[in-house]
Amino acid sequence: MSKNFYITTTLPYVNSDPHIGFAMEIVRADVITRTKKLQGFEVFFNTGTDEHGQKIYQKAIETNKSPQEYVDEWAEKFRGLIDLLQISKDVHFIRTTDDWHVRAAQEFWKTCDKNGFIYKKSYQIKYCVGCELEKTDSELVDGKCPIHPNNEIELRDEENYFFKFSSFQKQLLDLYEKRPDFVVPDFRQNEIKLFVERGLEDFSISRLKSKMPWGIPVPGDPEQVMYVWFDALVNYISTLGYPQDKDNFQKFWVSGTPTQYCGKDNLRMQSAMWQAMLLAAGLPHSHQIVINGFFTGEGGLKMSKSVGNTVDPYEVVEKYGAEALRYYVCGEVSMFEDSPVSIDLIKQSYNTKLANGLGNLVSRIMKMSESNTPRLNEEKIERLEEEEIPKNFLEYLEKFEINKACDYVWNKIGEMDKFIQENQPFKVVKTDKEKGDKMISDLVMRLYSVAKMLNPILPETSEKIKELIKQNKTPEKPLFERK
RNA sequence: GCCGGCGUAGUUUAAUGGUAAAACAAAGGACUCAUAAGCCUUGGAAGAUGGUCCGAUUCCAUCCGUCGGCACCA
Repeated sequence: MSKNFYITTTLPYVNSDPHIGFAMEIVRADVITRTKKLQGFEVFFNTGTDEHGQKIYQKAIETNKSPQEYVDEWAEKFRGLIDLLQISKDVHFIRTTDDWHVRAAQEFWKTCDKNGFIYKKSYQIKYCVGCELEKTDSELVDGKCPIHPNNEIELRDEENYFFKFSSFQKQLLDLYEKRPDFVVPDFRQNEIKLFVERGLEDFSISRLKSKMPWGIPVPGDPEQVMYVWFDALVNYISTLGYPQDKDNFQKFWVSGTPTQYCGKDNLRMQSAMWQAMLLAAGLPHSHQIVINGFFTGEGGLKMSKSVGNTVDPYEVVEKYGAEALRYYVCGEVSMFEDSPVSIDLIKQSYNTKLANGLGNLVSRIMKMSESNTPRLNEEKIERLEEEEIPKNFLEYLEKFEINKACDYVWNKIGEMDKFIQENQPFKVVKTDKEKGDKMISDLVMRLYSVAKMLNPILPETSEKIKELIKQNKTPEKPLFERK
């Protein structure tokens, strides 16, 4: 079995602040990353920022910045999430404006072109003069721009390059057939399958450079730049050094079961368009696409700034810490369905699960151990360290059911609380020292095993607990102060 | 409009053709190692109407409600 693993988030488009939905995505991908590392895999974990396009170009102009200055600032904001959310330090952060990526996108294009899947044709673009932006049907209300309803939408003829998406219907359906768990969860796979069955249309993959200067030049045509797809999606392989670094590509894309996390709005792009593009370039398809649900505001309402029910990850971390956020997005909500989030719900989860549950248990066990029982010797610690992580726990993570993995751990926590209540080792140790010590050190060992399972989910706390056990000390301050 | 999902305790979810499970929230109790935490006990649920069946929350039909997909939207 190959011991390499590749995982990526989508790249957020840098036209607004990082929001809780993306925090969820990157944290969950990080949990899977850390799990694979625990299992001995060499992991390539990718994230980054998507920085080209008309909307960004225009925002830059509005704020009197060059597009490059504008995206540089935003890229740093998003990069800040890595530290903020305790994401693995070795995550690869790719920007679609990186030289390397630009060249990779062009090479990828050339390969697809050489293979006969790119052609040029005339295309009608819907354009709002008020916005000075191209509009899509889904953006229009009654055929008009909702921001400028008094202006008629102009239809402009443009020669654009197209990708022969239609050629891949059968191959995509074969892929879904062959791999029933290609898209997780299954109802999303069904959704994309039905979409592909209805028939595929070729899609446009370039724009006139004169109108949209902020993009990757189309190879061999100085008048055109790439439009979204052949730019943004290629990051998943350009980050690996494609096409030059063949070893790395082989190691992580070809034999690293490439796994892509994304939100449900990305289903089509990841599991159909991108797969067809890979096939067109003669490259292997992804291994698995994991589709997260969305967060909704309290009461199931869509989050929006005007309603005032958005949740700012920076605020959450400031108030309750990164691990409260990590726990909430992993253990407290559904993995695949939409779930509510609010600062209040996070607080509640912090108090019950982290402060009263985990934190309190650590205090009560370590207090008993510190004042009664000798510390575990190094040999014992080593044996605990080598002990296998429970199969059930890992199986949940294998299926990306991180919430069930969390439940598994918190069940252990509950069992230990119950054990202490029923067997009262704190009393036993006073009357029967030997028996009491045995009970207490058993508890400490069980706690160690919990700490090990917490490693992917709450990396910092996991380490803290192990350290306390090694020193046989009760925490000086509660691990999670009740709030 | 077409297609699909969903509707279970106050809330979020689970399992199941034959006693409906859990978490959080609520009420009461005994304890004290612990962060007034934890433990025990209690109350509380199947959208509606029909059908199949000895028996339906589960299968079927209809209705109501709700969510999503129906392409160029990072």
